[in-house]
Amino acid sequence: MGRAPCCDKATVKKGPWSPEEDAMLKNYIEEHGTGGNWIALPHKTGLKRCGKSCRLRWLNYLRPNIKHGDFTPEEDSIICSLYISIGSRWSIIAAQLPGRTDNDVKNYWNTKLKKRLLGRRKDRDAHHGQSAAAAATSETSAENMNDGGERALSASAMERIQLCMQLQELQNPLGAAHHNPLVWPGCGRAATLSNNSFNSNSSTVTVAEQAGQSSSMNEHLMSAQLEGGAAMDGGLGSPSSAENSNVISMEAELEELLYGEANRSGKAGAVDGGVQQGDVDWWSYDQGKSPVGCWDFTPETTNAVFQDYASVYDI
DNA sequence: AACAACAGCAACCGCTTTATT
DNA sequence: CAATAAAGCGGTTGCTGTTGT
Repeated sequence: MGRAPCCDKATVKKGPWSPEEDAMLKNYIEEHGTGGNWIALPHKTGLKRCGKSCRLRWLNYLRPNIKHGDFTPEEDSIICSLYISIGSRWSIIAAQLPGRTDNDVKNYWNTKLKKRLLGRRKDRDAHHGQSAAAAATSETSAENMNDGGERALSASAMERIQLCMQLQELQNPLGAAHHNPLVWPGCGRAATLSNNSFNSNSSTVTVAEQAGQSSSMNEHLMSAQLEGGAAMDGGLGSPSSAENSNVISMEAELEELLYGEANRSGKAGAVDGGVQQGDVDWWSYDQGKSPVGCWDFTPETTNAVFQDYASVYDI
């Protein structure tokens, strides 16, 4: 059965909003609220707009305390880290950034951050043959998955893999990305892949609930990290200091990718300083809780985890 | 100065999820 | 429990301003 359109497209106005329309919508909502029914709102306000359009305009532009542009290094870091950890769940990412909308974050990522990160990789590959070769190997392995006729990785998943491999390269040119828990959300369950317990639907609910219930930003971020495939299993014990430093150093690498080598020492201001460790150490370890269940991920399980990854991200 | 290419952003589209009947 | 409606969300499009040639 088809679904009835939300509005009469023939009579509904489309395109950019005029200041008059903005004022009508803003005044009405400030006076009466949304009434819990966006579809009916255009009739109440006299706007010749689709209810969805009204909702979007309000949420992304007219709502009080909306911030536009001028993303801070701290916000950059949070966006990148969360993207790597949980993918393109813009509403969740935006929820960690007061005043930012999912649309804003999404646009910012697509137009700036992604290019800044992946662009640097290309630059570096162009200058460092070895690194480029390593990158090519990494990418080829992913492409081979496609050629294998199984399932193609989504662009989002590929970007995340690329970014994590990029970080991995910086950290350990000879190392393998399969040791990176951020790349493989399911690696915490690598030993029980057959169960494939990491379900994207349920996990969405989980993180949404956690984000809604957590009282602090750190908790929100930690929840996101947990959702991203970290240790839900519990009882995994505290990480070693080496593991801890490994993850922490990745923060530094991310900063380097974002702001360049010259600012790497200044990164201390961005993460160690501007955003305190306690603010963003959700992708590090938190008070003895291990968000990463398996750092001992072996190459033998790469393919299985690839499939796990694919299933997680609905590829 | 004119044009093309590019970047940034607002808005739309359509699918999924949630709530209601 | 099923059907339906509405809200939420992410991907994509298209317009506008900027930069390069």
